[in-house]
Amino acid sequence: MNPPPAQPPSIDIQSLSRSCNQTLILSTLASGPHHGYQLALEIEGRSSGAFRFQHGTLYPILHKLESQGLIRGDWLEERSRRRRKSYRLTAAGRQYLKEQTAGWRDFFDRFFDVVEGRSR
Amino acid sequence: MNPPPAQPPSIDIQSLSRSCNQTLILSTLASGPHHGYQLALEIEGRSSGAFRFQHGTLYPILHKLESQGLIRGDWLEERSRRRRKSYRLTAAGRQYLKEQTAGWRDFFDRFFDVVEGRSR
DNA sequence: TACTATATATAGAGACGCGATATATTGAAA
DNA sequence: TTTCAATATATCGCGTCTCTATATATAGTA
Repeated sequence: MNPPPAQPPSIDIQSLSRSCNQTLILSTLASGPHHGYQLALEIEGRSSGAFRFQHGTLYPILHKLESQGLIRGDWLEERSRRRRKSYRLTAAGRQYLKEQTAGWRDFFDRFFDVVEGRSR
Repeated sequence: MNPPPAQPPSIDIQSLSRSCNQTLILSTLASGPHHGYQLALEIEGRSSGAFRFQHGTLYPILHKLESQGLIRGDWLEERSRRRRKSYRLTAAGRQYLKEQTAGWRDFFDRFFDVVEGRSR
């Protein structure tokens, strides 16, 4: 009999921070288009200040998500307003968000199994 | 009336990976002394292979935890055996583990509040 | 006029996990 | 007897990522 195959980690520990940031952003975009600055405010508000995005963190992530085709940004042209870029989820982004969310659920289950000794 | 003070994040997103690894190790040591190699095997087994420690990850973390006084390592001298270093939790480590575990619970709650839109 | 909030962008610094590599012993298989 | 795998610890360098700081620009308010 073969041993059960080892389960690959649902979320790569190496990229926990990146995945966390991406998932927070994508899930906020799931409720409708936002521009960058607005995303940071919304996430901060929704988490009662627990999750805060520095600008140097936020914009590179948005650029990367866009280059990966997970979100799409369009410049809004409004007079008497600083130009803003409105981001929205693509179909691929919506699918990716779904997978990431499931991955985080799985990660937490396994994590607390180990930490709280439920698997002993 | 003042707005409620923004809650600082329970677990720093920047150091999610580090905190995750530390907490997995400390919680395993809470059940008794282990040496490094044994820790990796135990955590891998307890998580059905989800959490795996590469050597280049494990040993630097152990050294750091020891230098911070959260764990203490003692060389075991046994003839006819490769030398092993047995680690155990210090009182400070036990306290730190408690805080980290609570922090992760809190992080988990807030994270899914945002991701699943419970705070909207 | 000056400051704050809005709004986006990037360069540089520091931290950290991982793969590769090194060293050493023991026991089992060929 | 030789070779291989498992046990056991350690470190270097690479790539990646977040943060701080800085730059730029506009609108509204004190």
